[in-house]
Amino acid sequence: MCGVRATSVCNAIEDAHLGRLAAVAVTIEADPGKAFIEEGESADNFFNITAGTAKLFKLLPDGRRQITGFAGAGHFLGLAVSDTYAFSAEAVDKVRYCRFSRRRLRGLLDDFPAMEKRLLELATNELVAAQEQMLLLGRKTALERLASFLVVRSRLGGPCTPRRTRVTLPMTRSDIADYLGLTIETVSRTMTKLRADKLIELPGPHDVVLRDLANLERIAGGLM
Amino acid sequence: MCGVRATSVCNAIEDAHLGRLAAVAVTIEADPGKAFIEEGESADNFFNITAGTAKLFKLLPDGRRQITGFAGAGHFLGLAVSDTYAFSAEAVDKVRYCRFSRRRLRGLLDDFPAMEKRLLELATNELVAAQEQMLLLGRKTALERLASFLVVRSRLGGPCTPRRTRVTLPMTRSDIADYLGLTIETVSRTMTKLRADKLIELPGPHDVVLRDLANLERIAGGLM
DNA sequence: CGAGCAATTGAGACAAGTCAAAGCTGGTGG
DNA sequence: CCACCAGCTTTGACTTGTCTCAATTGCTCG
Repeated sequence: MCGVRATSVCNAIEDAHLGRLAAVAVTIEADPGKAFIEEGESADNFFNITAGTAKLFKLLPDGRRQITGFAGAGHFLGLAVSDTYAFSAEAVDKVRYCRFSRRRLRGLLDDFPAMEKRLLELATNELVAAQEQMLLLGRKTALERLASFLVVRSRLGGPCTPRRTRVTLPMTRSDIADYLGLTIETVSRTMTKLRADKLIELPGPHDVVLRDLANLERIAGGLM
Repeated sequence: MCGVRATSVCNAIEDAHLGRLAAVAVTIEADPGKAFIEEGESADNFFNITAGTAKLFKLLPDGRRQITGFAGAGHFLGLAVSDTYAFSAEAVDKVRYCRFSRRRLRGLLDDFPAMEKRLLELATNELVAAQEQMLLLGRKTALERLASFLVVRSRLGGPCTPRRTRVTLPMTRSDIADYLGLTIETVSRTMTKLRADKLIELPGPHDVVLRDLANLERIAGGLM
């Protein structure tokens, strides 16, 4: 039950009705930096990431940015109650995704309640992650935020897969900062501190080796 | 379409199948301070608030608390993917709520896909609110956070009802602080500043009169 | 090899936190 | 009926974690 396909929207119907899904889906590639959802625009499409990583974010008028999440393979974007998107999305690295017409998807949902069920499950998952992120943003220190981020990254691919001690961060320091509610400089300094404390190694800006996962998890949980 | 019943879980089935829902629901009253969901405990029940206000929160081991939301009449609690709750809930004032067995609700959902649809809509709404709160916690100043809080409170009861210029805050300063990622003292000082700037009046600690909603909204949106 | 961007490091500033002391207020019992 | 207590809120003085501004280093790719 673990792995990318288990968390995919398509999963619930792919098995039974692959054909009808394929008929309304368009596969698209987006290069790094390419924006494919703009906050406030008409929410006509659903998206399902199949490769790469996208960042989801909201902006304030003066340019302050909060990244609300990173969406990897299997992630699903575009749930919206109102008829406009509540956030923007941009490719971090090379991203491949399926695009569905929202109108047509509605028809599919009526025919296949199982897919509705799956969507609810996904939304619930997102909600739990969002609450965890609120705890991080509202109450954790810079050190705890970065440790949390690295620990979560080490568990990508589901709670069942073994944790990776080598983590790849496709995003920039600026993205990490905007995700953790910090500045670039604080992210950089905190990375350096974690390295000085022998908790991680930094072979390059986009690679982190977690040398002491147990202590990183302690810090992430708020036990300095 | 606006009002409490429109955002209630029950709504989708009440009209058609009120009987079966009532059969599995238990109505309960909780006094202020009473905890009725504990993070980490077995998620056996769903809850639907029908009166009063509850606070939902997560704790760190050292006692730091993040309130992830306030749930008023019509709100729905207990969505969980895993079999344990991801947050705790406690009554702010006198709360009345319906409790459903999760196991039995599952049966209802299978029979009434419309209810599943309604739940997805609710979860999506929550998700949008959660993203907005992440922006607040990660990127807004104390003044912007409090202004945002007051503006949202003035719109309780849905986007369709006229905004109230008199807002009642059933929760304490400590609750507001833990919701906005601030301290009690900062909340208090910021309230005082808003009053000094003639944006609000404070007849009592639990009542606020919004004297200049337009400017409060400007501040809330990040335009200091 | 150098231009351009990302990341790191440093020094000083400031928003919000901490610690401490009054004020207020609502409920209770003498 | 009112004084007192306990808890909440406000205000004040000081500290600090993180931000801002600025300079330097390192990497990637024409």
